[in-house]
Amino acid sequence: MMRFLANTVRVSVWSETLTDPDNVISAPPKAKESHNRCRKRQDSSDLLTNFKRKTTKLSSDLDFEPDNDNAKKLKIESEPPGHYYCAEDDKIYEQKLVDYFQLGIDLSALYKQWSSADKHFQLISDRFPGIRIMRQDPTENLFAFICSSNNHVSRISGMVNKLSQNYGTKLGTVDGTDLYSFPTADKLTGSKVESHLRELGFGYSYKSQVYSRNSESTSHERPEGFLNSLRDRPYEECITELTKFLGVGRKVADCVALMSLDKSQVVPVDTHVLQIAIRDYSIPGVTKNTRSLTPALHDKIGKYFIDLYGDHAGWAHTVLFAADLKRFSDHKPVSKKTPPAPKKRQKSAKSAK
DNA sequence: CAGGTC
DNA sequence: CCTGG
Repeated sequence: MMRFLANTVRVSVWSETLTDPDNVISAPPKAKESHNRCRKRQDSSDLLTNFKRKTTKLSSDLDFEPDNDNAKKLKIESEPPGHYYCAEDDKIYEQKLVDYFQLGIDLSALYKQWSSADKHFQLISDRFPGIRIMRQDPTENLFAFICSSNNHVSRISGMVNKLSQNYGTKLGTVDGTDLYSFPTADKLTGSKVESHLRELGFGYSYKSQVYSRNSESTSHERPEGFLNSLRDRPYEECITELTKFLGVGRKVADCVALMSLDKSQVVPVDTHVLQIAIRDYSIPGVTKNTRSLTPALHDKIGKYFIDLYGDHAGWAHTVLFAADLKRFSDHKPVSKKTPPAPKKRQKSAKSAK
């Protein structure tokens, strides 16, 4: 959940927002071209400013009237060739942000609902407001989550970045950092990929293979846009299809279903969630002595939270999850302006596995 | 050994 | 079973 936030907000919003077939944006003009900025291009710092402006504006609007229908209908399409984001595109731009951050979902109403259903949620919710599931690209999310098993956040981020830098498309440069899109599956096909990934530190006999094999099967054995089409299919079918990929089990499939396939009720159960369940909830059969997370237990815990929270249970679960991360252990209510924490470097919480 | 998938 | 800390 949280683990891809920094990277995905930057990269996904960008890649969805602009197309740069001629790499125009990667060479930002130093001189301000105040004229003509909408015709052909806009330099990347302008884009970033716009992005920040929009994001700020949108996030201050979090309590606006929900408009679920509208948000559902929004489509993410790439800009037509030769077309670049400009001021006149504000509406389109905003729609994409609304879609990506799912601003059609009235989060504060959900928080109220979850709070009245669950005392423990009520206790922590004040300190963790505004946590929402982003609507991430299914392919990117799936491949990124495959990295997540047996891994901690910093390494996962590293792998995702390497994938993007080596096989993605350059989107622009911000503050001296080059940004790349996450590669589409077809970019990762070919005989050299596996050994190259090995060199990049993706692990030896297994994981590199997983990548190249999955890329092959995604781009050759499945219809175009297959993963995206799962958004319109029921949950069970999503899980069936996702677990056909190498290295994808129930947990990764659940995460992709929740964060990319609009299955907002799904509660991905990992040991972390198990610990939360043991410590803060009383579920029959889930105690301190619980050893392994059997499929049956998996179901039981997932269903417990769905019963508790309703059709956006997965969203609520993310709040619990975030509240439990060590890196937020010093988190204070946002209402009271607490001075910045004395922490030096964020030692990536290894919890998210 | 802890976390995941096979 | 496989993987990295």
